[in-house]
Amino acid sequence: MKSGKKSTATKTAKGEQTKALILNTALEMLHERGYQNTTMRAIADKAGVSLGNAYHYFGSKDHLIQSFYHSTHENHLQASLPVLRRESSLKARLLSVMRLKIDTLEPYHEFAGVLFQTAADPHSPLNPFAHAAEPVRRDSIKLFEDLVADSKARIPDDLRAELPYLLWLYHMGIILFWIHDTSRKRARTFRLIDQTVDLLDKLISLASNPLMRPVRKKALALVAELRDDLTPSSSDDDNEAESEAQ
Amino acid sequence: MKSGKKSTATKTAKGEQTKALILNTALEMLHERGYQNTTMRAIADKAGVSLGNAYHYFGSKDHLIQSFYHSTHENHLQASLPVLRRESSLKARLLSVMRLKIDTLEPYHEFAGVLFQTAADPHSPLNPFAHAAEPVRRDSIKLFEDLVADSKARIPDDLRAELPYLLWLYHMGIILFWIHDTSRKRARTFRLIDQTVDLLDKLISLASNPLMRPVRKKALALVAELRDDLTPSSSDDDNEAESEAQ
DNA sequence: CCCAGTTTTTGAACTCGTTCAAAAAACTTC
DNA sequence: GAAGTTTTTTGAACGAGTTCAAAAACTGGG
Repeated sequence: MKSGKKSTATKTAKGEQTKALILNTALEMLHERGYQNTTMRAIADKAGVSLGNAYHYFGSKDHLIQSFYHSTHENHLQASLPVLRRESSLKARLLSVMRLKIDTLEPYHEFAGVLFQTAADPHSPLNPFAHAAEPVRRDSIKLFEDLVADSKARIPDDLRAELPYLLWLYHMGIILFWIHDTSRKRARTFRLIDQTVDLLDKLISLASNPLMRPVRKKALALVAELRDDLTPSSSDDDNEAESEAQ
Repeated sequence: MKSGKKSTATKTAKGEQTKALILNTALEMLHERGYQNTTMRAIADKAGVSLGNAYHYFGSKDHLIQSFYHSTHENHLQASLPVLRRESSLKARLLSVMRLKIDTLEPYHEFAGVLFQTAADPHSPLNPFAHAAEPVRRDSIKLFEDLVADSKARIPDDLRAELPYLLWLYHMGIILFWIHDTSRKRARTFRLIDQTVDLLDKLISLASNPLMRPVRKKALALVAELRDDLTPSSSDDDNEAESEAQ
């Protein structure tokens, strides 16, 4: 279930082509048959390459899945841009962006659970806190930076600086809820979004109150420290994934 | 990786004995060799039974692992009781209980990541929100109920009612951090506990302020709803784990 | 004590992720 | 265009979780 090597870079046009073929086949199968039935063998078969060849380009099934992150984020981003251009209040922006996120992920609800399952392992390249996912995570947080940046709202600088990260965490929490949500049309998730966005908006106002400054400072210092701990900025992960294996 | 059937009930004294033997062997090996190296085959070998026999009593490796929850919770509870008897302030109680939790889990840090990995899957019997884990979760929350109940602190009833659940969630978050914590002696986790407990204490005071009543009410109503959604109270889980398989 | 029914136990098989040595194809350099 | 090197591709194997039919052990009633 774990991986040793990362996706091998292609050195040839032919290689590039094969890699893309495998990737597309995989994404297609994931969408059509879910995670369990999308075996590496099935992907290789359908793509018309050998099993070993798939592993040549993608060091593990996890690596193959990682492209899913990128793909859905890209979709979400494209869907969000018009909203960010149109809306100006933080609350309206956040509400729309969150709803669009769920819309984007909906086709993959079936296997999202498994995705987040492997994502919870600190050694997994899919872990959103780990190095391997850094580019995607960075992109993902960037969206919330944009969301906060252009919004007209009186927010203290210290809070404004951490807010994108906090909102990103919040959005991860919503996704976690969504995974467990079996209600029709994810009504509960959307309701949760409505409620929490309203609450967050109120809380941000509250936290912006000068009287709250000491508590806010303390809380933000903690958040900043946590963020640094959880998301180290360089090198040595992913290559030594096997601390206890073998 | 997933399971179909649950642990089979034993019908005989002999069966009971065999089941216990397998379980103890498994726990021992988990402690000594970590998760990866504790294969079902290795357990069966060491216990002197056949592989199929192990599967007769434990429908899957996950089921076998579930006993881990119970075991460590029991240890944590025993370690916490004296503290709850001794300390009276909410802050001191929470601080001690959280530190003891980490102490209790420490021997299993190596494989805790994998544990929480499978736990994140909504279909996994290890998922702390799922039915299968209900007894253990209930016990676990009960500890926080005791923690809150006897503490001398002026807390509004509505908040007091939800606080145990909120603290349980908080404690899950700390564990998640701890899993990712690679600092020496988990210094960062302990530091995080110190800081967050302090912060929580302040926040509880703040939230208890009459001025906060409207926001508090709204937030607590949300929490109550979430709790009900995430932790349904009966029936139909665990038996239909394979929504997409085959 | 024997027999039918249950429960326990076995062992072989299957699937799937992963690895690896070696063959095939592509590319470089002279 | 031939020799050598690198990249791509293959196919067979291994390890681990899981399943299952059937053998073995056990049980209670006649």
